[in-house]
Order: sequence, then structure tokens, then C-alpha cells
Amino acid sequence: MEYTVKALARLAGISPRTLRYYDEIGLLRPARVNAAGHRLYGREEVDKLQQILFYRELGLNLDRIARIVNDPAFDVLQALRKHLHDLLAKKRHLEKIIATVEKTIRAQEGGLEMSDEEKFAAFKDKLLAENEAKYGREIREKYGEEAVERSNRQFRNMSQEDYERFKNLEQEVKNTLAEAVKTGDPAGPSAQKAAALHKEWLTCAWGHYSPEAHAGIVQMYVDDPRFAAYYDAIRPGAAAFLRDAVLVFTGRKQ
Amino acid sequence: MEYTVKALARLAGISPRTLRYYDEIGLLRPARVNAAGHRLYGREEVDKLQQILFYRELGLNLDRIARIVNDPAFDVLQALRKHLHDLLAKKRHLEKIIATVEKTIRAQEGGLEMSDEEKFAAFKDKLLAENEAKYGREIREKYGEEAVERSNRQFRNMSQEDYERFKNLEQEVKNTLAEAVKTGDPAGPSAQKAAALHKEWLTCAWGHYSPEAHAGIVQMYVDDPRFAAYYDAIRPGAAAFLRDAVLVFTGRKQ
DNA sequence: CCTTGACATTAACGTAACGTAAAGGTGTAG
DNA sequence: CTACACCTTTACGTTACGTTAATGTCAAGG
Repeated sequence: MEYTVKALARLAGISPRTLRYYDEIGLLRPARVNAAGHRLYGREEVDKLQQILFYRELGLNLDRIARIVNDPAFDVLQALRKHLHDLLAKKRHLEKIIATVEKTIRAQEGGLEMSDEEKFAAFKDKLLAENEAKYGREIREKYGEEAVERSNRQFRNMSQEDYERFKNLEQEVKNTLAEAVKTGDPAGPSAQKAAALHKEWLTCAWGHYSPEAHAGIVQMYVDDPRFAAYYDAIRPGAAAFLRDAVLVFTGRKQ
Repeated sequence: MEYTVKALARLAGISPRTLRYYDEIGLLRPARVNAAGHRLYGREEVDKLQQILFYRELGLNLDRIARIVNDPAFDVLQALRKHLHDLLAKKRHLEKIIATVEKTIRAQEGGLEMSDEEKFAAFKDKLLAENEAKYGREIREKYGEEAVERSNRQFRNMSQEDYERFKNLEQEVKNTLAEAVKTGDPAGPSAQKAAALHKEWLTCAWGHYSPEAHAGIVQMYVDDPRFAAYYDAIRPGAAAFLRDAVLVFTGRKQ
């Protein structure tokens, strides 16, 4: 009733290497080692291995399994509940990306060769989603629930021409802003032109416009490191400069 | 409009290390490197990174992503379809183990402290499932569809006393078989006692008995390396010996 | 007695996609 | 002139083993 590594491995449907590894990390030590240095496993070890493989099958990592099978005081139930929670999160995530992949496939099959722009939009969408995960509550509180939703819908439904216009506007904003920052005056004519172009761009992106939202979003450009990086790459301080220009443009500052 | 690693990383919501890694593996090279050896990225690289992150989000590995974004002739559609197939398989697997975890949790919550025996049963179940994956068609062809199902049900529904009896019988079979093998005679009295005990054990496990199935299963003990390992651990050649003994027992051999 | 073959052992690198120091160069603002 | 904030490369750690490589042990057969 003693098993060598190979025998136990075959019995359990795993590899001898796995058993040596489990010995190495202290997860399952052999009952004894004979004179030749060979590992020998007995009844107890077989049972323990069965437990180990059971939990392994459930997707728990070896660290947690070790605590479960070696420490009788360990709260298995809690560990399982946490594990279940992780698994459900994983499942939701999987379902999301499955939907996206299906959408992507349909788009390509539809002959309309998902354009880079659409990929870009999808990515932006994802960025917004990420952003929401981080700043979600703030943003939704500040700009309102459906503002965010509308923005996403608008973005996705944008036509090719709209998108071209949108991209050109973006470039114009950048160029004008780059010049304006040099003047150092947020109330000056080039700064105000940049603010006006930004309003156009915003309207194009959101499908509507309000001075409050405009003032709000440029503040976010300063607060959110990602947007800050984007604008500050044009020229250091550009994000803050644009905010000041827009505050003047919307009449919130002298 | 040029980004350093940090700026681009912030823009994309990833780490500078990731960008250096992508450079290292040739996935995304910077537009140029300045005199100080600093990486600088331009418009093109930003766009490409967006594509990369889009596909990364879908769960594709960097290898495939590299082929998608660098080789315009690459069949993206096919890659996505294969990916979708993998994802669906993953999802099914996830759902299975979620169900098992939930069952395990309920069992523990029910106060009935899922006994080692139940774990053992669950594991056996899993073993049978694995076995079926490998030898499924053969087994089902040989022993019939519902025989397999009934076996599983029977196994799971076994009471604690049944289980004790089952385990004792298992031990008796082993002991008797160990003695019998020494005699070398499959038709001898101890070999026939082993065969009879094995019949008891089998009846207990399956909830029914037939000589054909009995003869069939001992043949499987010889053919399937896992069962072979289990019986041969008692004594080398025990699997084949048991088969011969059962063939005599069931009247299939002299 | 020696070989063969089938087992066993340890050591050590490889995997994917980065995180995380460590050690050092560069550039600019005070 | 010195902080400080960047940048660089090198290299080890992560998970759960797979895969050689080099070597040791044991029973059977010539």
C-alpha cells in the first residue's frame, strides 16, 4: 500500500513532477523516504492529495490550498466564499469581453472592416469606463448620470464624417492651444479662440453643450492625470491654461 | 506632440515598464530615441498602442496581438473567432466550477461539514469525468450510456453507512487479492474469494450487478493506466490477476 | 559479472507579462 | 551647486509546473 511517485501520479492523473513540486513547497510531503532517497506515499497522503486536487479543480491557488489542508483551524467556508466572489467577478468580466469580441467579429463580417476610428472609439469607451471606475462617483455627481450615458451613446453612433470633423477639431484645438499658451494670457484672443474651438469639439463629442459642463470638463482635464498628461504633452501647463481660458470664455472669471 | 514613456503611460493608463517591455519584445517601438537614450513616441505609436490595448482588453496574448497589429495580411477575423471559441470554453469551465463551489459552500453551511468521504466522492466523480474525457466513447459503447450515469448517481447518493461498507469492502478486496496473487492461481479459492468480494464491492458502488459488466470493468482495470496503477500498487500484476480471477468467477474461462 | 531498461534523484532553465528594486545618467529649477 | 524629477539598463520575483540534463538504484537476463 505504498506508492512511488510514478504510481501515485498515475493513480491521481497528475505528473511525477507535480508530486515533487508539492513536496518541495511543503504542500504534500511523502510518508517516508527510503534508503535510496525515493519518496514513498501511504494512505494518508493519498487522501490528502485527493483533497488537494479537489480544491485545485475549483481553481484555488496552491497557497490557499496549503492553508486549507494543513491548518484545521483555517476557515474554509470563508475562503470558499471569497473564491466564489472572485469567480463571479471573473465570469462577469469574461461575459463582457465575449460580447465585445462578438461585436468586433460581427463588425468585421459585416464587410465594414471595423475602422481604426471605431477601434479608437471602442477604446475611448473603455477609457471612459476605466475612468468611471476610478472617478465614477465624482463624475456622475458633478455632471449627472445621463450626461455620461449620452456621451457614450453619442460617441458610438458618430458617423464617419462626424468623426473626421471631430478629429480635425481636436487637432485645431491643439494647435491653437499651443500658440495661446505661449502668450500666457488666458483672456487673450488666441486663448479665447482655443476655448471656442474646444466648445465646438465638445459639442461634436457630446451632441449638446452647456457652459457648466464645459467649465466642469476642463477642470477634470486638470484633475485627472490621464487628461492632464494628454494636454500637458502639447505644452507644459496647457491643461491648466485651457481651463483658465474656458473659465473666461464661459464668463466665470473676469 | 512627442510623448516620453511616462507621459504616454499616463495617457494610456498603463505603466512605463509596460512600454519598455513592449519595446523589448518588438511589439511597440518608439518613433525615435533622443541623444540621452530616452524613448519618444509620436502620433502613429499612440494609435498603435490604442489598438494593442484594445486587443489586450479582449484577452488576446501579446504574441497574437503583435501579428494582428504588425502584419496587415494577418487574418484578424479568424484569430478572433478562435479566440471567441476559447473564451466560450473558458466560460463553460468557469460555470462548472462555480456550481461546484456553490455546492461545496451549501454543504458546509448546511452544518453537515462536508466530510472527507464526500470530498472523496466528489473527487471520484471528477476522476470518472476525466476518465470519460479520455476513454469516454469506449466506456459508453462498452457498458452503455445509463450504466455510467447510474453509477455516478449511485455514488453521490450513497449514505454514510453505505460508504463505510464500501470502504471496508475495498480494503477486504485488497487484502484478499494480495494473498491470492501470491498463490499465482486465478482459479484457486483465495482468488475466487477476491472475485466474490469484488462483486460485492461493485454491487455496492453501482447499485446493481451483471457478470458482463463485472468482466468488463476488470478488463478496464488492466487497460486504464490509472486503475492499473491502483491495483498494481497492491502487488505487481494484481490488476491482470484480478481480471483473470473474475473471468473464472463469471464463468468466462475454464 | 556485466549490461540493459525502467525507474528514481537533484539542479536548473523556460514559460507570460509584467512589478519592483538597484545603480546610475541627464536636465532643469532654485 | 545641488536637489529633484525624470530617464536608462540589468536582473530577480511572480505561478505551477514542463522539460532537459546528469546521475543513482534496482531487478532481470545473457
